[in-house]
Amino acid sequence: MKYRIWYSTESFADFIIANTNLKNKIYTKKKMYESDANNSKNFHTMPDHIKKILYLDAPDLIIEIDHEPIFSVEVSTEAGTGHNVFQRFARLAASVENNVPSFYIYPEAVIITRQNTAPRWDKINPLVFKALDDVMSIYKIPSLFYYFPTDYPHDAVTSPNLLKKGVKYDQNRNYAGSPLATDSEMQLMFSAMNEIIGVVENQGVIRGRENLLNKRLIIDRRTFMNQEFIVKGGTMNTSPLSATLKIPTQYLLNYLRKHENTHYQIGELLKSRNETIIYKVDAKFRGDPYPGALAAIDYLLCREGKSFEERKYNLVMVWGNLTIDNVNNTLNIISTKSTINDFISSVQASENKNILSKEYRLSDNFCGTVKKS
DNA sequence: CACCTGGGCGATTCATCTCA
DNA sequence: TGAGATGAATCGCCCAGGTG
Repeated sequence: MKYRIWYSTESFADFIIANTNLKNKIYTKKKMYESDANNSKNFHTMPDHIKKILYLDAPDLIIEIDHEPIFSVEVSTEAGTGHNVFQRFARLAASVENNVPSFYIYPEAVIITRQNTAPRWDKINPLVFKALDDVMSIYKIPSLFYYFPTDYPHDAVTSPNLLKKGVKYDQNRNYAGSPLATDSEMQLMFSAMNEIIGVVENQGVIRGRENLLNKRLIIDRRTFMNQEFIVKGGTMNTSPLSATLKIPTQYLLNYLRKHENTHYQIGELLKSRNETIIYKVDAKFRGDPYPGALAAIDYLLCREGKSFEERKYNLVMVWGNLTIDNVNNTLNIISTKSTINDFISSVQASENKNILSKEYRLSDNFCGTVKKS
């Protein structure tokens, strides 16, 4: 069996290989081209089954066996307060939505030093554990969380790794930026990765993946994650759910009505659900961290099936200051920071990245295609 | 005043342009 | 045609300020 390891950062790929059974396998490493937007020249060379995982966002690592992905890995050392821990959530979800198990490595807490205050730990928002569990419930595919090693709960001010914000990195220079391999969390993660490798080798990738949630090692991890949600005081009222509202869909339809005419009718799917979840942000229009939080809200509140059509509630994102008008049964949205035009201009700008819109012709010597000048 | 929320930016990378 | 300059998109991460 041949393994292929797609990476964004080669040192992290080497780190995972060296610490798992991958080191004993026949494998090749390849650089991952992450999107049409960031690398339009090379993205089309990515195999289709990898593109499917990249459709929302690119993970740090994808491992495949005979051209079939077996797991993906995402790693971050950011302070996971508020909605930050959900920034990478779309990547984990995109992987699982394609039946590919995903791993998330994230610190339990990171030391942040603010103006006029002593350094202190910014702790993870435990709601991420509930969101991952909901993803697992829907897809029956593991999406496992492991703590990036830190000094936590050591006192922040005297933390041995205070200069690194309390985060513990591997000492080996070849694995620069990777987590400390000897840490117990990382050891557990390597075991889970080895378990997946063993199962798919014995049962085949397709059947193997479906049986992974029944494996003791993975059941135990899922239990741990559920416990962390409770132990750390997780509720269904914290960020980003605190920025959501549930409204009668009729309010939304009344608001949108002014845009309906003979040429445009609001779709039946939107109308078919009685209630709508609104995620409201009053920020400048941009990516991070909102798309990840939006994906998490989908799983935490709306989804009841594998496709986005299978939602109990509509999921709508509002850019701007939203108020509910209970007199006229509609919405009021006022924004000074961003408007729908920001979205439209972003879409227009990406037209430049569309390789189909560019003119190509065969080069004179027929060695390939070149852009017409 | 501890905790939580959520709006923000700089560094990096890569494609494309410009000029010799 | 190639090298350096330029501009833009993305990634990775930041922590001020509000709240109870």
